[in-house]
Amino acid sequence: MSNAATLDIARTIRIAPVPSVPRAVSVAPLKTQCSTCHLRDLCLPCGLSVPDTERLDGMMFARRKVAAGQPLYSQGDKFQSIYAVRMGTFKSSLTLADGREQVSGFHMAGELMGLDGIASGAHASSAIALEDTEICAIPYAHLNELATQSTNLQMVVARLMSREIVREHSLMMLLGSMNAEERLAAFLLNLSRRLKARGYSPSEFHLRMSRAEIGSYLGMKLETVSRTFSAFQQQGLLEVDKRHIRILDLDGLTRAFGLRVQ
Amino acid sequence: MSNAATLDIARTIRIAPVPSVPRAVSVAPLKTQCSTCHLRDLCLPCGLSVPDTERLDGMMFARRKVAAGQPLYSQGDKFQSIYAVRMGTFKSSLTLADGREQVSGFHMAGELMGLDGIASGAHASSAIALEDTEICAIPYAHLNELATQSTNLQMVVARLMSREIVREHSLMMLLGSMNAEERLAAFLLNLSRRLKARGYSPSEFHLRMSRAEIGSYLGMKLETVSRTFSAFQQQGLLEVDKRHIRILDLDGLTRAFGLRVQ
DNA sequence: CGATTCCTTGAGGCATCTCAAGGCAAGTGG
DNA sequence: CCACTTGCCTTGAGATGCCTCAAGGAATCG
Repeated sequence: MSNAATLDIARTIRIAPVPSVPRAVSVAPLKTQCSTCHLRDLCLPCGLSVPDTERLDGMMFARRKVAAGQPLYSQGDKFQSIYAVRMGTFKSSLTLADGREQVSGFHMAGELMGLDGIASGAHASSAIALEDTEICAIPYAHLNELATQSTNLQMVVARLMSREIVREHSLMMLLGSMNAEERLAAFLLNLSRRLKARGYSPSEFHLRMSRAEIGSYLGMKLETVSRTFSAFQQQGLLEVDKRHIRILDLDGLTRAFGLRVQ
Repeated sequence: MSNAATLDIARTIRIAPVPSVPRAVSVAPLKTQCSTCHLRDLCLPCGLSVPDTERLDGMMFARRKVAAGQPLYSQGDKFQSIYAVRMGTFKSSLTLADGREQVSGFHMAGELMGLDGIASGAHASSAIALEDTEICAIPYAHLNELATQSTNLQMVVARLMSREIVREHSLMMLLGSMNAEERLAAFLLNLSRRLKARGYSPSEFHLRMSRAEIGSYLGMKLETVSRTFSAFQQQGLLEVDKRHIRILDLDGLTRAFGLRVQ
């Protein structure tokens, strides 16, 4: 496939080959069926009919545990599967040749990872567990076969990829035109919403990522993240104790976020 | 479709409904076949077999002209087609409720636009012609039908979407961890590479976008873009005359870009 | 020819970064 | 159990890169 039409600047931005670390991944014998999974309304089968979901069951996705700090896949690894988070939190990140890291996302239960690998057949980013986690591996070739049988499945996958594009749009907006307070507010509100969707408290939660990781994601230094947390606390918007966050004033936070709520 | 699992923060970041401007789009009667298109190796059919490409011919994509400054589609418009640039250059951009704009990409011949609309059925960004342009409209529903008949076509579309994700990754890298000179150098090198792929000079070209648009794309103010151009010129890397650019020292520019070439 | 748009350049300000020091909690080894 | 290390976070002080504001030039257009 000629790459002439590529839209990306990935080949302009040289990406460092990340040394492959031995995987601390258990070879779990467990398999999972989508139709009985408690995440089915958040995950791949979301929007699929019952028969289509049952068709997915045929794949019996392999489950794997990934220990905190370990990579699920690394930048440059051969792309074979996409992954759904079953439990825990991941970060995905890119590394430049000179070692600069950019966290490009945080992923929680029901969310898919690895879609960036389809383009070139190699993962364009690394996925690293921020706590002890469990994932479903979804072999891409196999998924494609199934998709030939079901237009709906095809469309669901397309929609998920498109959603990833939209998600990155928002992050670009954030990185391109917001100040530190707006960025952190956007981050917290987004986290809150996703936790709520998973049945957790939207107003009180534990951050799985360090200040440095938040900073990288939001395009600011860890000290600035820390100062901004302190500022929010002084403004009475949050209670912060290390990684434990309590949102006290959601409206205020939304205002700090800087966008008129239409 | 429940949106609970959505990865994006688009719904945290409220997007301004852009007022729909009357389209200055000619209702061209022209139709185009992929198999005879001079862009076929850059565009959708890239990587497809001859029979698959001929299958695309069945769609007879409608061609349309879009005049400079006019939108091809606007944020919030109903999503029905994706678009391939046939001629000219587009920018795509997002607008926040408070009016801040973020340019999220520039698109030239053979590149696809509108993939972000698949997720929600509405375009998540606007596409605006930077000069007089011509596009192929690719009705998405129709494309999906064809894809059920051809696994290859399915995979090509998936690959194009994935590539868009990767492209945005790089932009995030850029916005998150590069300084002004690195950003502009990355931008110019990327442009150069894409022009070269289209048979144009990689070292001398005319920018279709304003300093403000470049600035928005790169997350900096137009004055900073201008100053950085001047700095590059003083360093002997470029010759700049308004929008006419000549790259004098590609290696130097690559170094300014800040990344060891592996 | 004036109006407009776009670009360049300067001067000063400020948000964020850099560098540095110290606190706290958890882990480790004696 | 304590001393020490380590990782992570907070806070301060000073530096700086980019932004803001402002003025003026060049090209385009009606």
